[in-house]
Amino acid sequence: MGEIELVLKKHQIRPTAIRLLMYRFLTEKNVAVTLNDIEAGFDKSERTTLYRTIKTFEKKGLVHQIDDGTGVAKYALDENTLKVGDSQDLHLHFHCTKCNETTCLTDHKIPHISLPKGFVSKDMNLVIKGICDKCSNT
Amino acid sequence: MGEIELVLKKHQIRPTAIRLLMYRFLTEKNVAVTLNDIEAGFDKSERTTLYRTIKTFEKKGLVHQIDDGTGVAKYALDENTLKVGDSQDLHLHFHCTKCNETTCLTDHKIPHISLPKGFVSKDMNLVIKGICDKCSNT
DNA sequence: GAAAAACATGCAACTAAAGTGCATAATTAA
DNA sequence: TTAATTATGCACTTTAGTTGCATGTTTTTC
Ligand SMILES: [Mn+2]
Ligand SMILES: [Mn+2]
Ligand SMILES: [Zn+2]
Ligand SMILES: [Zn+2]
Repeated sequence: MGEIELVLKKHQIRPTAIRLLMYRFLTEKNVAVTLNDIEAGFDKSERTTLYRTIKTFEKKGLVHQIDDGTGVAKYALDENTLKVGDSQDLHLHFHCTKCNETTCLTDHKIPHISLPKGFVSKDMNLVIKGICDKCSNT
Repeated sequence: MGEIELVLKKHQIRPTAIRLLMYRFLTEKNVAVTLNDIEAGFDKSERTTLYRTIKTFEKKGLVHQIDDGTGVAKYALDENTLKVGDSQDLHLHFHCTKCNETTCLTDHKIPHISLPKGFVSKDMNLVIKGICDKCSNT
């Protein structure tokens, strides 16, 4: 049994063909991908199935959705897909306005923010927009 | 000439009837509003015109768009609509997952974030999700 | 003040992404 | 092996955002 298969099983995801392929696809990318990216990465592809697959991954804690402000949802593998349970990273995301790529800066956690009285924080999303390393080194 | 009329003119926006109404509508709200909210706030309303109006306001630096992760754009008046010129606030936004309201926390600026080498920051968006003061005091 | 130019509005139509319903296929449980 | 569950494929719907174009209104020019 392959390693990917084990990862999926650990997350209670039945390792079907498409799921194995999508997981591999995600590991090969080091930036967040849209559903369109995923769709383009497969010859034989059924949009709905890919959609439901990535949503399954999300629900089971294998990937996290990123809203970088472009209006289309992006997805990236969680940092530690080997460990189960949400280890809520709350790292920040960088969106390059030149190449349109969005990167997980997993080493950069969102700093603590003090809120006005009565406000209770449950989750955070910090997106920094600018020029990425690849695009600035040209 | 009314005060609102002057504010619009200062921002190089021709003070038409709808624009005056929308500006007043925005000042009366203390939370960010969607285009649907705006539309619902007017008896006689043409969605496209309201859309173009809010976009004009945005372009002219009267309102800023907020992406709180719900998938629908929200808008709120800039802090100092009396001053012209983008005084890029970069304050944080709070989205209440209970009442779905999004609030500008204009006093809470986004802290400085250090980025990896090569990454250049141009803009930031920090949204905190949780329970707002109104919803937690019940 | 009349004509021309610029800008605003209303209506229809389009786009893109997200999501649902349902039939069929495949897998797992009984 | 049968029944139950889950996955997949296809069509279709929903919603937000956006554009094209004709008409209305305001501003500029002469
Ligand atoms: Mn990430
Ligand atoms: Mn704001
Ligand atoms: Zn880039
Ligand atoms: Zn609330």
